[in-house]
Amino acid sequence: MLLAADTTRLAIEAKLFRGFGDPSRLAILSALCQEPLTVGAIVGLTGLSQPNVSNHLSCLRECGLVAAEQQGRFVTYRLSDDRVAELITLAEGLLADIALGVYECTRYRVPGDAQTE
Amino acid sequence: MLLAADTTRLAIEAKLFRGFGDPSRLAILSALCQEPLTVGAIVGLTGLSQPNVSNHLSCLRECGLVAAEQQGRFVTYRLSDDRVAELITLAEGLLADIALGVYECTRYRVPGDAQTE
DNA sequence: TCATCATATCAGCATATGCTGATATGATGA
DNA sequence: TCATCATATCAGCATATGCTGATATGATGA
Repeated sequence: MLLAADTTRLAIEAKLFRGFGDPSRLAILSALCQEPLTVGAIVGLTGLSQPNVSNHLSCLRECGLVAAEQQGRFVTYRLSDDRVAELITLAEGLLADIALGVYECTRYRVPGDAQTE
Repeated sequence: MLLAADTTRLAIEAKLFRGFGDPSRLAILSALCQEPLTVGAIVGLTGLSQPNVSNHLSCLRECGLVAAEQQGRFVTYRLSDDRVAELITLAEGLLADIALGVYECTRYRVPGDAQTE
């Protein structure tokens, strides 16, 4: 059995991964891999609504994945650590090799359809 | 704006991250970082219910994060790629430095409580 | 052949999550 | 001081997700 301490650690680490585990948030993080950006710039790049972007940014900032800096009326966000970009790069490499499997996950699964494998 | 191809790629990659983004699944993956395990062994190690473990394993297998091998009545699961373990290790390192932030995320947020920061 | 065992699957549920439209906040320049 | 602009926050909703208890599946040894 796992110790309680491990359970807590795993819960926190899962939360960290979940920061990356949404298409909108991952789009934001990917954009920030290039350069720091204002909220407006992220809205423009991703095509997400402004409240949606702000919500995700709050979430990402609380989890420590991004950092914010206010500059006048603008707020510029950047990745808080190089390892955030590294995680994305590593996942992309992994994905390249197992892409077929994940792609299958994205298909609609008709119940009774033996399309698996 | 993001191209449609990027949107698809991000959606698939987010799905990959989501495989890690649940405490139960991460506990399973962490256990498999040590050695391949049968479903029963995973149930014993994690304390999760057997149906729950089987469900998560199906999910992880579909996404290509783990591979299964039937041996008699037993099914042994293992990580499908070394990078799965690498991602977990990298995230743990990152977590060590931003732990405070993520920890804050785990607290109950009383509405109106200005506990942030 | 049949009881047993390991695993997979299922329906149903409670809860978490992501989004939208509306609005609040707070900084700026006139 | 006030209109404007960038961003944050909010309520409400539709949907996704994770779990449980029950049951199905399929392999094994007697």
